[in-house]
Amino acid sequence: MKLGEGVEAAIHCAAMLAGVEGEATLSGAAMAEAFGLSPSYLLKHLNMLSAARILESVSGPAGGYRLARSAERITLLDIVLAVEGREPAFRCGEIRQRGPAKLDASAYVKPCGINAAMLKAERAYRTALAEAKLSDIVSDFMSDADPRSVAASCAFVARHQRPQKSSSTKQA
Amino acid sequence: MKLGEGVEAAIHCAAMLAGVEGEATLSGAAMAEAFGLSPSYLLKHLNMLSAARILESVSGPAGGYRLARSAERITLLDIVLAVEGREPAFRCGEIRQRGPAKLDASAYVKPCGINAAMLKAERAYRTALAEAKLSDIVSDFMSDADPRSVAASCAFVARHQRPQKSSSTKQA
DNA sequence: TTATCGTGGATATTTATTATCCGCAATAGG
DNA sequence: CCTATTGCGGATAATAAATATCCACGATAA
Repeated sequence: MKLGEGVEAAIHCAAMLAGVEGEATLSGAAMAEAFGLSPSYLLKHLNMLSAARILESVSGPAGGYRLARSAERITLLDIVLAVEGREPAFRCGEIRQRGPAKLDASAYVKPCGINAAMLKAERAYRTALAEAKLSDIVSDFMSDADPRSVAASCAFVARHQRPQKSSSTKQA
Repeated sequence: MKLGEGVEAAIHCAAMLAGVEGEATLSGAAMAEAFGLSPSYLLKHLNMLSAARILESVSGPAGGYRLARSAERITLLDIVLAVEGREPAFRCGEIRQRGPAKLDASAYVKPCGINAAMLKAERAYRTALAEAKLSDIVSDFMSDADPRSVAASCAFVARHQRPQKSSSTKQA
């Protein structure tokens, strides 16, 4: 059982995007630079997030990404499912009916108990992820992390965020 | 996030081994046949299970595998960890400190909040798996599954199990 | 002694992940 | 209108991991 590295990147990017002001955006290249990731591959994951309506993207110069809704309404589950896909980790191959002494298909209408137990555990996992809001991640970071790290992160966002033309909110 | 197919095979084999009498064993080849799996690869997984002391193995003719302890003291978590390894699915690459504006290492002594949230969810997953005993899987199968399937499964075990020479328990 | 079985290593084969590149549409600014 | 920048999508390569097979070996029951 393994999660792709893209999940870590996606969550960090989403958390960083939670710090941009109003309708401003951050370009994918800027975020790739911030985390030392390959830009072209990070774009793939950011694209997944916008396909899942977690991020919004703006084309053209001054374009980039921003959160599609408030950080309070984005959970880690949203992000993990968007990047890793929605299929469960355990996939029942129904090997119980692959032996040589096959029974009639009607003997296997009831779902496999092993599959049920595995999926139940996965539901617990997803429930825990669904309880972790992006806003919690951000506020915990703001209050608990090293002040230098917080300051550097805020400075990076302030330096790279790009205000939109028809935006009513302005930066200092 | 994906679990290998070996997990399904391992759990089904363990459940089947819960049905053997006393110190009798089932050969890996027999179980591979029962589930339509490649024998040589299934042996790898069974080997993992015996390395983890979940199964015991007996060499020689009349050899094979049996549970190393009662099915009540074997959980799905035991099996999943034995087959998939004990490392968590989410591995924090510390990308927060890989950007161009690196701070001193002392700014990153506090653990990453994202990592903490992901690991917390994984703990929920493992807790749920730890609550699923192999004996529950077996008894649910016995009571809920199609009677033809139960009968076929018991018949298979009865036909292939091999009593050990110095065993005090005998089969009918 | 022989045939059967598990163990461990070496090694293909297949599949998934990671990463890069290029043409395209969108768009802000001149 | 023109150009430069950005995200999007597809094609493709490089890398890693899971899956599968084979063989030599030690153990052991008959």
